[in-house]
Amino acid sequence: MADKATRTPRSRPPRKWPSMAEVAAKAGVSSQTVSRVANNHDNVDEATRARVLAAMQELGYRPNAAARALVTGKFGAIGVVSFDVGAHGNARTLGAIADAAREAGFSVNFMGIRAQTEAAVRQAFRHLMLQSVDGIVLVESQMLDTTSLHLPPTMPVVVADGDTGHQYPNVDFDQASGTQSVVSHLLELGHRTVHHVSGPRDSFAARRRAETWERTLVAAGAPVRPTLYGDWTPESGYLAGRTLAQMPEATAVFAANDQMALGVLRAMHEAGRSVPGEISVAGFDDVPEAPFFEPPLTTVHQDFDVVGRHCVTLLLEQIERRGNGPRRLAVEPTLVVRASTAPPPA
Amino acid sequence: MADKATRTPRSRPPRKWPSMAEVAAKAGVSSQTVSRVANNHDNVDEATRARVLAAMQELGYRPNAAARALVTGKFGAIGVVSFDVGAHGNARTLGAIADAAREAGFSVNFMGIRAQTEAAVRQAFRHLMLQSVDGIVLVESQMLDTTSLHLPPTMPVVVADGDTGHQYPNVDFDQASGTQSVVSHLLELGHRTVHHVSGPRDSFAARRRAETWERTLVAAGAPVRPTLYGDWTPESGYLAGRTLAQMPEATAVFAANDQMALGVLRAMHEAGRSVPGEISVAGFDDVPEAPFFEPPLTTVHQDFDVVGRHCVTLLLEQIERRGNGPRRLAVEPTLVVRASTAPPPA
DNA sequence: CTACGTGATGTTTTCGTAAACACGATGTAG
DNA sequence: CTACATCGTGTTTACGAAAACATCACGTAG
Repeated sequence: MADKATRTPRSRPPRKWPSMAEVAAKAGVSSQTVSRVANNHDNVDEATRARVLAAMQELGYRPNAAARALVTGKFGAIGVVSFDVGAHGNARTLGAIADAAREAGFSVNFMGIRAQTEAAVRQAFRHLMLQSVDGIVLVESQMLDTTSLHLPPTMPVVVADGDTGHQYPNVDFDQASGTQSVVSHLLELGHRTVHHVSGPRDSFAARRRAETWERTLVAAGAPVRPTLYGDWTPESGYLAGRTLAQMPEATAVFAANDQMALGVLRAMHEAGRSVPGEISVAGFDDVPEAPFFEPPLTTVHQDFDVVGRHCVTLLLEQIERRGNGPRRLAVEPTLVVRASTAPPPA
Repeated sequence: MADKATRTPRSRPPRKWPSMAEVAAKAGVSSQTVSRVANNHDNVDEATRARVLAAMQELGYRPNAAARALVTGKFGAIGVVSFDVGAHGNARTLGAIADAAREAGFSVNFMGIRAQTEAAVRQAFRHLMLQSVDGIVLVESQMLDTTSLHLPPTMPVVVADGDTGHQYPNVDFDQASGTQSVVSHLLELGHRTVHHVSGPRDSFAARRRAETWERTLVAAGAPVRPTLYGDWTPESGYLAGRTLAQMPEATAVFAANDQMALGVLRAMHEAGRSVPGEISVAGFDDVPEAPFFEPPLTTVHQDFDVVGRHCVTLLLEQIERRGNGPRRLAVEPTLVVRASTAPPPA
């Protein structure tokens, strides 16, 4: 590592911002008074405050976050560990978290992880703790073993859209409810059963959707066909779709997300099986593109903004030690019926 | 604001991490030696280093980033200001920036802006400077007036995918080259001209694409039809598509991004105009879904990962004051021909 | 044998801020 | 008219780490 090499030789003088002391000198007050003005304390004379503000303005003073954090022990930052921001849902969740955090006066320290491995998650956590955050939100990260993260018990954590087999507060969509609504919708249209293209086996959300799909079929007395597995990508949906296209008895498919549903649609087009005439296809997520697929996709709408904001709310509750709120929050998704589902062919 | 109220009453003792002094005491050395071990300096005896490391391990020592930043003047963090992470390209760029930053030992302070206004950008900058970062990457943020940002001249900035009318280093796709390749492709297929569905007028990338579209047509002696404006969303593309569907002479459409192209496709399907039989449609971006559209979309592939990494490279060059690298970096996009484009009907 | 370099370590100082505490001036209640 | 709160402000100190400087033990060249 060139770690030391890049750190040692540099000199600091060129970049220097005015400190409280300099502002204080210019305004003819003590630095403590400047501090009081900076933090909006009310026990400062209006005239004095004005003088200080003027001095700040003139010198272009900016409070030094490091010094403040050092003395207060708070950083005004939350960490977000997220898997694959390329995925629409994760990106939207991150955006919502960032918005909510900013409104609460917190900044967001983002850390993406490529591989869904425990080592990657742990490394991300370590990094965040080095960077010093007041709390951490974990987005769609299946933690294989929470205890091995070696988090200090005092670090507030909220888990979004992930495993619930842990001690931390959790925010997630009600996967069961959403899944049940699509599967029931298809059954009610008259389909004898519904095939499922699942997300990867190590995804908590994918497992929940697959479980609920099966349970709903069983409850309705419908036969359960073998699950096809994808990895959330359109490609994997396409491959599953090619398999399904060769099964004449398949009349309804529930894909675990919209991207895979798109792949299924493509496979059906290529195989000449009309959707929804011969076979119905439904997705999950309701990405912005879904209404414009061919045909427009029936899917389950998820409001990622709500999830993101809830995450911040729960996290701030922990940070500010008013740990009264609910530990688990389930956001209700809603079925959106479009043109890709219809009764089976007679 | 409950600002003061939430800050005043809290006591700090409960959450406390071991400091260097405690580690030093346990290891029987001075805190300076602990510092040397923590920073991997080489002038420490192996036995001593081992003792210190053991003590660190035992106490669960974590360096305090605030204290370090205070004394070094560096924060080990870069800020990213980005517009709408819901958009695929921005999200991907952010992800790449985060990866590259982490590899370089930097963390990423993310700040999303909702409104593409100068005030929003300025506020984001102010916030970031408060949070103290070593440099800033601005992603797809059209700064109306750079000078008004009141950035200290010493703050390193890199602009990605945005306006170039400013003093900062810039990383972007070669919009002209990409656009020219699609438009030429369509003309070479025999289309008399190409219609354009542009992105919003205040987007730099959209303007560049529109300009190049027009220039390419003019250079080829093709007539220039009025531009239709969208806002990057599939909806806006759909609306433009409905207009185009009613123009029998329109045989080729170039949409400024894939989402709008999808909207155009949808409009064509609804109007019963076959793609590419009667009308060809091309996009820009090559989102992962594009190969699975109906029909698979001809588009321009952009490698956002490369852009993100370049951003970090250029930024670190500035931060480390080796300002030798290129000030403008253009990443070459590549035309991807799929099934949505074909020669015009005879 | 001494002077001096070198490597390992300790001591002191500094960074910018906010809390704790101190202080004088003014107001007010008994 | 004194005792005592209150308000505005200054002084001191602590936060944790790292740089600058100091020290000490050794080894070696002159």
